[in-house]
Amino acid sequence: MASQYKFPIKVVSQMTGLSVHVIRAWEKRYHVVEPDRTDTNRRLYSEEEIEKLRLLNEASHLGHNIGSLANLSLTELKNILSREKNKTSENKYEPKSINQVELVDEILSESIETIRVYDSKKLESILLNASAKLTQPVLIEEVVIPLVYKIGDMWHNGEIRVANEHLASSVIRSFLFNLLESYSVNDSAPVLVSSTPRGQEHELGALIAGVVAASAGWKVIYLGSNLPSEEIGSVVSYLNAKVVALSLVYPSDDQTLFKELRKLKQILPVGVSIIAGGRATEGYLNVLDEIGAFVVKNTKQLRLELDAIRENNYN
Amino acid sequence: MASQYKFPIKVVSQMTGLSVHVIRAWEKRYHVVEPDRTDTNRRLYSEEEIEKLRLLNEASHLGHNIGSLANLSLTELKNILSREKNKTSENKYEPKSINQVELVDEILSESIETIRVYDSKKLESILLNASAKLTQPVLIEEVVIPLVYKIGDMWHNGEIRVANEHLASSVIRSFLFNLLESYSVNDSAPVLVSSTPRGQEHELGALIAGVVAASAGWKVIYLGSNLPSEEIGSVVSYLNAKVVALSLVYPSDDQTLFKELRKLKQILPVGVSIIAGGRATEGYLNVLDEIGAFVVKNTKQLRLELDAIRENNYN
DNA sequence: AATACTTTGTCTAATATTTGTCAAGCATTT
DNA sequence: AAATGCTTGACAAATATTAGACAAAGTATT
Repeated sequence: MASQYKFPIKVVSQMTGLSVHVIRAWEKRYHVVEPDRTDTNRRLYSEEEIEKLRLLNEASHLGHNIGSLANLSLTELKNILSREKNKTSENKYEPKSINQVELVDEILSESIETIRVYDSKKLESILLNASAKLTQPVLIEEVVIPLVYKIGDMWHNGEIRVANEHLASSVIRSFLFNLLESYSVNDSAPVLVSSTPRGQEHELGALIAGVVAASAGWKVIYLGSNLPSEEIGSVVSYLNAKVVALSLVYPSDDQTLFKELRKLKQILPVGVSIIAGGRATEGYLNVLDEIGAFVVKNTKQLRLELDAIRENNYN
Repeated sequence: MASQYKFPIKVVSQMTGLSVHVIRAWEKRYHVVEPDRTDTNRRLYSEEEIEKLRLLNEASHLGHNIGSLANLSLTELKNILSREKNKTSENKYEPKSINQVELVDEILSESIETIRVYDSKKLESILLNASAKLTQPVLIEEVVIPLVYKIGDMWHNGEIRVANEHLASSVIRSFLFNLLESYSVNDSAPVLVSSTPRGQEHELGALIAGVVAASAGWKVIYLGSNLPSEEIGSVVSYLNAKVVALSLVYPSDDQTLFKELRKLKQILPVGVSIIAGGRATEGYLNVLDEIGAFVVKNTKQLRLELDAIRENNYN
């Protein structure tokens, strides 16, 4: 039933994340795959070959050397990879090269220009392009978060209109959601519920937290914004989640949120951690402390907190 | 009853984003489509042929060789495209039914079950699969809209929780947004601004309108929900838009919306049409009539209205 | 610890194929 | 008369092909 359509090298490059040069080099040197050819000698890859290339890329990123992986079968490759995945992700902080700093600046200023002229498609492609060129921590911490802040500031200062902000938020939200859904999870992964408590409308923070958690190997349930505590509690119990991630952005002095947070603590099963982040956390430090929530200032802290919680849960 | 009207090449060019030269070249070289001709040898394209051209454009942008795509069927094309988006092939959903009516029923009930257990990935894959198997009007009118209504009803009746509804809305919103962005249009295509007026929080209707408009060859600017009239007006002027599409869902008796709509009419340049749709339009029929808005009850009416407006604008 | 060897990603040059674009000349529509 | 559409043929830009070169990083040997 599967159509026998085969894919050209450019598409394979995009699907696997390998450059066309590398794909050809691997073929020449190790015969990792031997794609069919058209009558005019163009390469045509089957889905199986693409899958193999994707796995090889993943494996080589994990430190294996290509030469020895080259003639393994698909299933052998999968076995090796699933073994590695269960290890807790070691976060290696990659120093940003000069080159990357420039790249990030360019991405940011280009994004702003694009938002000004309401070109959502271009903004999307800028972000997609960025996610291909940058590592995930850099993408989130140096591009997405600064962009969101910048848009918020410009909106406050009247440098852009509400309409610009709305359009940009839609695109970024969709981009982050797609990113979140693109992580594949292990069935044994611990569950994290990400949301915004009642009264908090800005959902991008919760999405960012979700993406970070997913990349750290958590199974993320994203519930959007403005969710009452009973709802969060219900989902946590139903799915036996270990962590609730809350994003607080605006307002930072909502009296009902105090109640809401206390109620959440009351409802949650013991042993479930609460992690809070976002611009407005400062306004609620007392309550957050009272309910034993971890307050994180950036995604690196979030990541560390998640790793720590996971460690504890396995002992 | 699908409109049997066939389109001349220039309109097809706008709707697909392909230049007329390319359309003719593809026909000559690869016989991608063989449109009917008038008595005087002018090309006339059917909706299906336009859809094929649109998909071919998308695929070729992704790096596929147009030559090798040429003689694939519509469904094969959709499969190839959805495969590239559906990178993780893990919990890929495969429907059992072949019959279309059964298929739609199955999709709906499967979706509801999936929402109940908070499996957003599976819901996404169900929707992606549906978009590959169904034509766009059927997908929207028979799957997406009924699903949204059903979720709303179940929420009101207490059959599902707010959390279920939130999760489902996030997924559907993202799905529709991606669908919307997948349409590419010619620069000469007329512009439509889609949004929800101030006080209206539900954005799915505006997204659906956007998707329908995009498929009818409009360049769609999607601005999300809850947007003041001045903002809408500003964007319309800036981009020289021809139509504003508004979705009204809840509440249906908001006094401030009356003012808001009148203000919108005042601000908009003459010649700009307003089209309104959604559950709550009934509550505002008087004002909508007063400001000369077209009220549409379903996506088919929306499409007809858009075609009519486009026709008029060319005279 | 210095040296040489191996592995591997990146790049170039020369060639071939694919594909978008355009012009010329004529026909039809408005 | 102006705009739109048709066909044919030509051209150039983009993309793919090969072989080979090179440098950075890792490994082994002395």
